[in-house]
Amino acid sequence: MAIEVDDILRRNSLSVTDSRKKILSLFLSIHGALAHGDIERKAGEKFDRVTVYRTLQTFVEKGIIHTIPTTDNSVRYALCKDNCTEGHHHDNHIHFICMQCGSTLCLEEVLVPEVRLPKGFTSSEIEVVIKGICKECNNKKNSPIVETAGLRLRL
Amino acid sequence: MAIEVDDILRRNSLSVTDSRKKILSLFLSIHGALAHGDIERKAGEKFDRVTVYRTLQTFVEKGIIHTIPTTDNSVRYALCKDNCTEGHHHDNHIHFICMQCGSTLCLEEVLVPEVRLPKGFTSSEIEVVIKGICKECNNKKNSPIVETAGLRLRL
DNA sequence: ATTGTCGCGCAACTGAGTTGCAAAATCTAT
DNA sequence: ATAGATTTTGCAACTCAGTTGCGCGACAAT
Repeated sequence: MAIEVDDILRRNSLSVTDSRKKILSLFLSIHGALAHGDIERKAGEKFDRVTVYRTLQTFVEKGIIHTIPTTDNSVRYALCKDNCTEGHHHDNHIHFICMQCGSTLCLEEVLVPEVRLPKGFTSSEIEVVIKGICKECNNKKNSPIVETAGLRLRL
Repeated sequence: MAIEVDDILRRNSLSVTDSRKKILSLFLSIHGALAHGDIERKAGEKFDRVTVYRTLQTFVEKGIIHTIPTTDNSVRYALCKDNCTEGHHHDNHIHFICMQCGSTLCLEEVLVPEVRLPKGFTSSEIEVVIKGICKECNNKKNSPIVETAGLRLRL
């Protein structure tokens, strides 16, 4: 993993530093999106806030990660799947926010639908964010309820 | 107009105050969305920032206006078309942000498209934000350029 | 007139994000 | 491996959006 991280950084002509390695590997290890706060927390209090901000900014510029808009007005970041190897691409997938576990996911397999705009309008970018319950949370909900000695547990 | 404004406020069981009247009539007079800053400016420096925040919050709660998420992480508000008369409704229209004039519009006539989610996911809310060039800006761009005495003007 | 409710404005605060600058780390070429 | 150039980091200080607490004034009901 460490090698992979170094590689990605170098491919994007970025100096290989501790903070960049740490933050990038966080993204690689986590399935989903991260907010600035998450990163600060999970990075283990080791880096300055400013460093995290600047690192994220750099990654966005290089097309390593992309931002996801949310209704509650907080920015989250996620890895650009094909981008780590290539240059910029315009995202054409949708984003999903689970209202139960709070995680934000890129649904890479769901393409942004066609939208027919009124006459005169031209579009260059479409953002689709869906809120709901994710697969895992739905699974939990549907799992059988076990009753033991008065306790009701969900598996 | 003033009467209409009073009416809307009363229908939502809100006291009729200067700030509410002013802010609501701003929304009624403007075709598009407003950010908090816009309102403070256009209201004529007369109201306290806090009052504007609280008024917007109240309007959102009452379903008079709704929020629009933007990629640049700023919240904008727009009138709920049918909501002024009724209660809450779940928006099913898309939002458009013009990258030239910066205005945000509710495209009431464009319905949110169907999206097929992967197995296991359930959705409760879909947000679609499209960036591009709006009708008016496109019209301007296509209008003939007039050259007069060395000046190049777009009509 | 008295009480209660509601909205407003002020002041003070919080928290996210930014900027400037000096020190530290990284890279490059020898 | 090292010196010098370049980049990145961390600190401090700042800005700006948004929030909270509180007292005052307006209005309504009694």
